[in-house]
Amino acid sequence: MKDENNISKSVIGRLPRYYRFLGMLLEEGYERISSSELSKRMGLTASQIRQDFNHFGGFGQQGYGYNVAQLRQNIGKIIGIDNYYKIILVGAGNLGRAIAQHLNFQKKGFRLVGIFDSDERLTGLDINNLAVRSFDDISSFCKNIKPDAAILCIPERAGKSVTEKLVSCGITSFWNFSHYNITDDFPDTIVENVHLNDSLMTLCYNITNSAEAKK
Amino acid sequence: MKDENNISKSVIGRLPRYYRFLGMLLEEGYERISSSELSKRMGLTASQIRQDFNHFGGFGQQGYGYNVAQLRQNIGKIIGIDNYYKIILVGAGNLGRAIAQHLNFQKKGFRLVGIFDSDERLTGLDINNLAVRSFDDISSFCKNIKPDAAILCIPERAGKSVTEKLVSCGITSFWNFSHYNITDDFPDTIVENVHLNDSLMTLCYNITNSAEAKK
DNA sequence: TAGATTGTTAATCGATTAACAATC
DNA sequence: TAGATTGTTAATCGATTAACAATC
Repeated sequence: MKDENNISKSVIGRLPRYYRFLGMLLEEGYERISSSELSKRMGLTASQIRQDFNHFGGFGQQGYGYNVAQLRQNIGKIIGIDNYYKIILVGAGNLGRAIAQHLNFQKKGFRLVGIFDSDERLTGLDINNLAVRSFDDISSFCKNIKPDAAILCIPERAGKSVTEKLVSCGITSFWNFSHYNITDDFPDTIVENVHLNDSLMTLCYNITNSAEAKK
Repeated sequence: MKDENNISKSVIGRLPRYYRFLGMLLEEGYERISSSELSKRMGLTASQIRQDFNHFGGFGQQGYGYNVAQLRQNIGKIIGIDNYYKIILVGAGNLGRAIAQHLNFQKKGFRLVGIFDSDERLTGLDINNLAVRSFDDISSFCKNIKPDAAILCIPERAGKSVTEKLVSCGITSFWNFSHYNITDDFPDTIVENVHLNDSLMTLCYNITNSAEAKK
């Protein structure tokens, strides 16, 4: 890799999409692709694609383009897709359960190894071949299994205490579906937020203001 | 409003968060707040906050700051939170069901008015007091109810045909959880994408590369 | 070799931050 | 009036796009 660790969020945010498109190209039988062909498919500029890839070193060949399989593998490696980080789900409500069942963790770099909820009525419930455990058992579980990350599908008010517990158990990375701002209290954690509410409200804004524009 | 319709995505993306924080401040009993106080709470610069608000016109008062209730109401109006757009869910799998049950549509500018699935075995199933309908009934439903938007919780391969049907029924706005790129085929639609897979892979990248950095 | 296409430098564009005059 | 804080202009920063020499 070229620059040590100062890849911008914009570039990082495009990596999964590159990885996905390259997978599709591979399935379609493409062996090579040029930045300009890829740019048309993805709706980016060829220039941006070349800039992006070059953050990680030259994957292409002048006059030829990029080898699809090789490029995909490289990006997969950069993402760390084969590391299968151990992740647990905390909060087995509607959303948590759906996330556990819907996502193909294997293909996204993770392995779902445990599900926890503080509601004892859920204890033992089977979700995708994992039994829901009591949150009281989190410490001993973590001592044995040493998960890398946790999915937080809990109410905002539970955010701080739950995260505190998880951090004390050695978990440092979070996929956060709550509005609780983890890094405010735990600045050394790695956090990826999913704010569904904000996303829905953004749609609302766009509907409102496209209608206004038409008037 | 100042500029007609060229508010940047960055600004729009912050509106729901402003709205949420102002709601919290209101509950805490704040009557007024300055851009600098708000900036500390939200982790932004005071400058950015003032710039953002000024895109929509002056909501503040020199020497005083912003009236919390009033500012919140203004932003709510800009978003169109009181329009209660009629939205339907298409695809009542794990994720769709969770979305329907988890989200407080009322508070985000929408009203969930129907749930559809092409799997006839789900027809009649009650989700949050709405019975799942067959997708075959979509046309007649839309003629009567005239929904504004649809939540797409369907597999990518179904994306095009389902969207085509919905667009032909007069639906122009989409909250899209699939990887299908709606605007490629329907450039005049309003689309807000939620790409959970990409988000999870971004977390994977960050874990991988923070670990690298420590080495 | 000639043609194609990358890797990389330079130019542009847009968003964020800083500064300060206007004004409550 | 004096102090505070906005609204707004100017400066900076970063990301995207354009251009082109390097090279396969």
